[in-house]
Amino acid sequence: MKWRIDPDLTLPLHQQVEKIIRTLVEKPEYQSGLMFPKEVDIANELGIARNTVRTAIAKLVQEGILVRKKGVGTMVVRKKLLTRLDHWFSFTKEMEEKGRKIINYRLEVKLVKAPPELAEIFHIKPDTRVVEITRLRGDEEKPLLLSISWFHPRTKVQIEQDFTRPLYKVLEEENNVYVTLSREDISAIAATNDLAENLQIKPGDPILTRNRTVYSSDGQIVEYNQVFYRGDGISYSVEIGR
Amino acid sequence: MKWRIDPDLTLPLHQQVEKIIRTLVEKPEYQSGLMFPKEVDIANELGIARNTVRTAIAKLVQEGILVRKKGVGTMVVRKKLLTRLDHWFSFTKEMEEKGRKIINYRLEVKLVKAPPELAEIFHIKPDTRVVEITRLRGDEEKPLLLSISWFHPRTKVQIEQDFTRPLYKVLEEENNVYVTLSREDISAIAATNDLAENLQIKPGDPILTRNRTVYSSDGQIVEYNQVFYRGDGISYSVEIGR
DNA sequence: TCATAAAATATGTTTAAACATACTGAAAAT
DNA sequence: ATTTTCAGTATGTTTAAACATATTTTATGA
Repeated sequence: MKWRIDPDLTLPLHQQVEKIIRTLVEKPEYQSGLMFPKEVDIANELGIARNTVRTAIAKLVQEGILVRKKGVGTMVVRKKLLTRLDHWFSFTKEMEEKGRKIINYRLEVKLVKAPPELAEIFHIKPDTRVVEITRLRGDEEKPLLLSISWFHPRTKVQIEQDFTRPLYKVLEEENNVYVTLSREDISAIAATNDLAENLQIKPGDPILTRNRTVYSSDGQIVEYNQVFYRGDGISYSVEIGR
Repeated sequence: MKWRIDPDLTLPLHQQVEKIIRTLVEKPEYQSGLMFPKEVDIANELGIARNTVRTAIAKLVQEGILVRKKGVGTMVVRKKLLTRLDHWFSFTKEMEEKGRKIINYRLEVKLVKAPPELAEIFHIKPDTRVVEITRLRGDEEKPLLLSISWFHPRTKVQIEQDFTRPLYKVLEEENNVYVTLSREDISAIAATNDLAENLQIKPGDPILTRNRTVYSSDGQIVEYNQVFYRGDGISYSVEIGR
């Protein structure tokens, strides 16, 4: 084979192996059911311990990308199952996949005093200033969602930053924040006057709301996000692994 | 301390440790921020290798129950954050946590011919007979949700089975089906006459619907489930890891 | 031929040990 | 008083090796 590990690199071996496997997995052979190389072989090939390969594989198994069976071997889970995984954080991507053009009807970034409920969620003192982003987005025809985000002061998000790019990329590249987990609360409500006006529907029409708390890799709260979807315009897809 | 491992038990050590930690984690001391025992101590205490303890802890970290920091230690993630983890498959559990008693207003199990849309989802011939379960559930006051499930013929679900128990347990224990992944589609709609009657609301009232396709560990479709939640009565929570 | 037993396979479990690295806090130097 | 240095602490990384167990394949015997 052709992959190698780089002993000089600071990145831990098992993470390098993880990366290698992630690209390997994409190969069509494996997508169509070919048995994945056995861990002993991979270890020998790369000249590292079997155990190290195991930790890498374990991670991928955890993510549902690989499946293993004692005495049999390792297989790649069919790609179909994996679509949309990894996409939950990007509305833009989701819409683009459906072939719809996204229009930002409004994008507002401002510094506001945290209301009590938000302060409680963020574990900060009320009236602490936080960055608030309001987005009204949709397709050519009509607005589809109203989104309001607040960022924890810890993230050091600034109002000058460019929020037209995908949010998680901005956070990673500019703020060194790595988003890993989101906890969400979804419910259906009737549109208030304010919401109805924004989303160009009638008051009382069904609206899908999603309250999302986003956590970084170290378990700390990054963002609190509230979205109101037009009930007719969109359906929200999630994918959950046990 | 007082916990022990049982060397005779067939259960692997690290799984036993995992169990021990799971109960440990519940202790109020740890809920309120006390540092978790260090892995070396746990290993010594139980008389097993540090590595074994590590694999157990790693699992819990993965689940977001523990957080570790190099040079510092291990901490339990605040309980509040954990509610509902792992519970997406059990409505009963979710409600019980809120201290509400669940009432089954209706439970219907019957064999029906698969309508075309379902046949398409299941990749089976239309009119193939499938088991359909209809549930109308709620609390003492009112029905909160109407759920309709269909099971793929492959699962060999029989109408005689006891569906009053948690569904995923029935599938595991009686049908040898291990549910691992679900793909969901959530949207808000206005209640139809039929739905309004069932859920005791007015036609046009907001309803949260969820279409869920449930997959087993080998990636095959197990169940297709449609749920209609009263918009006022409930909010639906999910948790998504990247 | 067919069922059964044995061997080969591949992952799963567990231990032990050495070294790396991030963080904390105390001691030393400025 | 403040910064710098250094030792201590707890987790992170990696290796090596032995044995366990589930599965498949091969060989064996009725």
